[in-house]
Amino acid sequence: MVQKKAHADVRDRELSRKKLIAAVGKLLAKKGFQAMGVNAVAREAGLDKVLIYRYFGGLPGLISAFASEYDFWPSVTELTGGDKQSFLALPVEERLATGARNYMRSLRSRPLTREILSWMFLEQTETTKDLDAVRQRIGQELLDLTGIGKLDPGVDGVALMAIIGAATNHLCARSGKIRFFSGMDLTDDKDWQRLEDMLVRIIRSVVSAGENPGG
Amino acid sequence: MVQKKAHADVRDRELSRKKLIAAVGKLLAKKGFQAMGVNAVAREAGLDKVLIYRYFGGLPGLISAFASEYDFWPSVTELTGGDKQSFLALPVEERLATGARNYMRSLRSRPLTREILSWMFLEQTETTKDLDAVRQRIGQELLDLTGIGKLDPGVDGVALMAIIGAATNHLCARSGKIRFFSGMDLTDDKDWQRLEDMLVRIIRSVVSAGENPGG
DNA sequence: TGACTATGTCACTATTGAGTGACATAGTCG
DNA sequence: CGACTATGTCACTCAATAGTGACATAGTCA
Repeated sequence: MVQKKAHADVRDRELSRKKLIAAVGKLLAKKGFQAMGVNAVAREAGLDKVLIYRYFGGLPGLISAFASEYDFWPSVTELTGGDKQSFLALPVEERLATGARNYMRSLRSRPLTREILSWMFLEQTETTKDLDAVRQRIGQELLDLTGIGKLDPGVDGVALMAIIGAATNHLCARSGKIRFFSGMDLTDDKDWQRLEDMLVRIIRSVVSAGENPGG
Repeated sequence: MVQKKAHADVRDRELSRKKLIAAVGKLLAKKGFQAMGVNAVAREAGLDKVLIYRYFGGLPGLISAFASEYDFWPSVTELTGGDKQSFLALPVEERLATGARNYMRSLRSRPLTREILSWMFLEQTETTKDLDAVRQRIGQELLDLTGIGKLDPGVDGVALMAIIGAATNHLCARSGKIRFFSGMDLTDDKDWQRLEDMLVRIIRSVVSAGENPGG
């Protein structure tokens, strides 16, 4: 007996919309962004692809809807560790370190975000542009909270955090594809701990070296 | 008058092989790895796609041939700055800093390598695996030359260089796709200088902090 | 020159993709 | 119940892809 798409018993626009949006997530998790297409999504949702055009105007619209519903990026709250008061009580370099550490942990726990991240390396579409704008905004918000501007002027805090963020993105994105990177086992939590420790150490060293340039 | 693929006047297997290999590079530069396919490559080469199967066994074989011919990765010589003697005369942290700086510069000057790098984020194929193995080998060779093992045992040099390498890869790979990353303008040489300075500073700070843990 | 093979082209199949128009029916309102 | 619309399915077009078999001819050697 062949598995066949039967006529639906019920007709519910909202339900179908939700099914399609969910299908994007499922497909992303199963096959990555590369397999994304109207045919594949419709198949995954068990619905007809025409609905993608009717309800979302096409695949980009559907993906946008998915993006605005899924919590791709860690929130500022997540990055500060939840308790804003005690976060703000920390010295600047410890705020940066906390943010960096939490960003890495958050990204590690978000496989779909990592998939999107990988995709953004390759293609710049309206969708990835939107997603990236959100990421940039959150990053800016975090940097403002850390008071990075109050660092010693001899320390280029923006460049420092760009490097930290880039490294984290790269390591997390690749962790789904390869095992070893530059001597680190990206499947091993112990090695991730080492990377995390090093991120923190880098921030502390650079900032304190800026404060005491004489050594 | 329609531009049409005419029968070739000469028949030269080696020349055709070279044309096909060159076409891979051209296509990569023009459209990226995503557009890679037998049809596209053959069109670019002005030859028939059958030859790809006959001479290379298929697209992966052709790409391998391309990979082994093109100098994707900076050589160790390039990373050490050419003069091995004076490189080895430097203190360990300066060797690391030099290697990191030269790696960033080399990657910035290799658009095709950046394209491949982006692609490797997304897909793990035999080809990308081969290329990555070479990268890992060169990286290891460089690390051996720097004598990273002779760092203060309190400093996790492998983790440090993994982060530096990851950041460089990410920033260079994305520089072809987006303009701004985390407050840095990836089209502006001045900002690249800031990033380079920060890489060097990170290495110096972390290493010297390891040597003088008391501050 | 004639015969053979390597080289290159063409034509075809089969699959997959995006996108559209026609149709069927569930749900709803009178 | 009858009519209308929203919802969903189907059937198609058009383009592009990977791969293969048949054919044409340039180059070469006897």
